[in-house]
Amino acid sequence: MSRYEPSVIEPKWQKAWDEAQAFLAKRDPARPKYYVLEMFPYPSGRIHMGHVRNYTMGDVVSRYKTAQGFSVLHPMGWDAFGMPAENAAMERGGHPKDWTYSNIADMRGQMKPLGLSIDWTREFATCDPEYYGQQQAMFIDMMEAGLIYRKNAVVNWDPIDMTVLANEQVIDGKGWRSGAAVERRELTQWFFKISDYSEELLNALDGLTNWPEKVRLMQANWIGRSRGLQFGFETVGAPAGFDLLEVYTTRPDTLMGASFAAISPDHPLAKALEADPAVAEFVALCRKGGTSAEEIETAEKIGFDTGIRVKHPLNPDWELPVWIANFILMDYGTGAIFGCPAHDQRDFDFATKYDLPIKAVFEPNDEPIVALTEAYVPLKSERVRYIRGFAGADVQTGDEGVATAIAHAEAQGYGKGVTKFRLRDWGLSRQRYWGCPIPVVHCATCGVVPEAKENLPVRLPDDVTFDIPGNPLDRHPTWRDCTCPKCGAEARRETDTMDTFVDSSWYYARFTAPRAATPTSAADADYWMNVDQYIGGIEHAILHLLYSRFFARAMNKTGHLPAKAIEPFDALFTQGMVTHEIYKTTDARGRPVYHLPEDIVRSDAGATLADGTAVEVIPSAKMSKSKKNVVDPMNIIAAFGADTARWFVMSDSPPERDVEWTSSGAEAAYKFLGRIWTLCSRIGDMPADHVGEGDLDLRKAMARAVNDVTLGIEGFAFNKAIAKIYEFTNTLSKANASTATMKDAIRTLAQLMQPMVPHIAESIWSYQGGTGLCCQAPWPKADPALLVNDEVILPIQINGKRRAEITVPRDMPASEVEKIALADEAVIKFLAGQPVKKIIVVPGRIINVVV
RNA sequence: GCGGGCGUGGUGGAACGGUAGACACAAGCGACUUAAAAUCGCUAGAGCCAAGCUCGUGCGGGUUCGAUUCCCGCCGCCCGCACCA
Repeated sequence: MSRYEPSVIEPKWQKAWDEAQAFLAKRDPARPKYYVLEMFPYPSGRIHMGHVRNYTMGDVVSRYKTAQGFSVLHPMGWDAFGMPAENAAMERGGHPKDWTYSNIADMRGQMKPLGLSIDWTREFATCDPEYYGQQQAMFIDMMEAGLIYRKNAVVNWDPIDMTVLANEQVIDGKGWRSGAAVERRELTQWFFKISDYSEELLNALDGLTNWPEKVRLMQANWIGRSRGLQFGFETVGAPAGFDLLEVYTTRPDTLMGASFAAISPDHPLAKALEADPAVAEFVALCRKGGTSAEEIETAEKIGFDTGIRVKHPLNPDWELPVWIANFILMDYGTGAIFGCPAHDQRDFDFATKYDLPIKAVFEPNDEPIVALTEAYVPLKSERVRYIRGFAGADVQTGDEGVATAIAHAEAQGYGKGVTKFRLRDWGLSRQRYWGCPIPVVHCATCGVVPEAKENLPVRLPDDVTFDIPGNPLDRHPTWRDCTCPKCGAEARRETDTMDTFVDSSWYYARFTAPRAATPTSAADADYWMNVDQYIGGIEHAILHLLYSRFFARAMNKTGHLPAKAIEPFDALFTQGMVTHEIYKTTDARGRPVYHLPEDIVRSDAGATLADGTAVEVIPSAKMSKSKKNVVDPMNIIAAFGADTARWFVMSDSPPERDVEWTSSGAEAAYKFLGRIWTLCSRIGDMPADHVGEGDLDLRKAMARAVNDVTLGIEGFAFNKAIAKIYEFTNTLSKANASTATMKDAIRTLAQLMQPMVPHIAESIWSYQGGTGLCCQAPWPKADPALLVNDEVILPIQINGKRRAEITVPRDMPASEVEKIALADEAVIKFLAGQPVKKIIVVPGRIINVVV
């Protein structure tokens, strides 16, 4: 066997897999299917280590399941619409389409050398008209099914560029290019009625038992079901039509602590008051800055007293002032609240600032409050003493207080208990070119009309320029002007395109029949759905995954997915990031300067540049170009091969946690593969008739390795599976067993490694006489008889501290074990005659003697 | 600001509530070599000279015979916050 040369063996085996069509997914009713999917990449043009890690994980699962006899679907595609393509067109000319497809070609070229077991015949990009045309067809079906509607919503408006900005393009309240102060402006927008499914999307989380608990919790909190009281405040001095101010509260038990009412600057009442220049000025002030909740909630709380008063529902003589406040969101509840400063920190801050009364409604059950320096907000499950209660017992929990307050309001008729959700409808309109056109036309007589299905896809026009900010579709007369599909009159096309979350909300379904003339094909969807294992970043825990869950339901309602697929992802795994140290120095003006890893010299004294300048090392940061801590997988593959890159990203950290890329770790991975290669060569050179006495021990170690690696892969503990492979390799290299057993052992080792390092595994497999391709060989099974040990070592604790250990037969009864333990010399010494109070024997585990 | 998560040797990490530190990196020592690299072998949480003992899983409490693991409070870092993908 020659030297280990990844650059020779890797292309060779990739070609062999291609020729064998090893990864072509086929509907095979005779076999159980397995659908493994990684979140598809945005085609930035370069793959990074995060991709390598993500796709290697999926590949391990895919190859393992293939070896287990499943008919596996493991596809790949491109989330290809979105802003970066337009930004590139603006910055360096060219067309988003050319930029995107050329990036896709580049990235595909970088991914193929990784040796992933992907069925590339199913590849597509969301910007292919064949894909987005099907999306338009579903949009029309969903429109007709009542799942889509239009309403006004606020956007970030850049008054200089005259364009809508994404939240990430608003920096410190200013447009990223123009630097203009961003304003909130209302536009008519398209929405999916995801709120129709709030309850169901929440309840169905309980069934997603193979999802991480944290993701289910995050989604549940995002959907945010709350039970509260809605009631109308009778107003005094309000404009006509505003006799009642509807408010919603989840803490009606604090009604007697109310000191003001507050409305959102976007509330209809605020709008009605804008005739007053002072109100208009204040509302304009509130509208400054971006639309993101983060920005709104971290902004300084400001308010404006409208002069309007409302009557307290429990005492009409008690009047509260109505304020407009910037932290009240129009999207949640009714856009109006009553403030109870004593038991809500935001209200407390507001009341302190504007000198409004702060009256406690309840106090801790055991100690009265002397003075409130901050809001007192106990858990609702905690029992408190009501000093300004009006319903229920004096001492009750917050939950009970809320329930009795609602009952009181309903009995007296001033309000009713309602359930509300935090989840808002999904706004899908984007005022941008590079997205899926919304397939409707606006007709003067017929109104908003869906495009006829035979006219789909509504293609994006190619002749557009990006020299002026704004949406080129808006200023493209020959595209924009069209005829009404209903009456034939002149009409205008909708120029908004769809949010890219729409594209990624159904690609998993399209992969089951990527060339079908309809969005999905029933037979394929029925065979392949659901995704058995979905893998992606935790950053998608809420939006992408929630939208996909909704979209699957909407597709089911419109006949595009079977009912069994309304929860499209049976199991979810969220992997961590790949990080790297950052190397930083400071220039003469005190600004940070970052350095590439290859420019750093490490020594005992620390890190320096080549000229000896000391470098600050910032550990474990997300790889980013601006910090220059990016490791290009292509360089690693060129230097060490794909197997080394794959092995390293799988070996060093548990997959759900971040992994820090280190060059020493990568070198170590390469050395290990070289060691395996040498070992294989040595075993290959053994005389066929060599007999060793270590056969049984080696077979036991082999069974243990098969068992542990299998459990590791099954449990997504790839780092542990790899540790077991190291252990078994160490055992094998030291073993003195017969040639046949040694060969058997290294073939098994190759199989166990195959999901992670498939190329070297194939070389070992074929060199040692394995049949066919290693990636198509059935997964090894551990002989259960070889897994059990006749004796176990039991540590003995005295008062919880380990003091001795004994070796006993595996099946020895606890009473016998006790006797042996108490007779142990070290135990006797430690007990020193003290009486034994209790002795705990955990069979096969531990003995604890309590004195 | 709100929601979620994470925190273990010099480093990455392992440990059904049951021997803390498997496996690996870096380090040190040794073998081979004229020498270096590569390779192979050994050592290694900290402290006390040591057999051994004490301390030790971000910090402070609690539950338990026993806590890295469960509960409460803090600190630090990371992710998300609806137009980034």
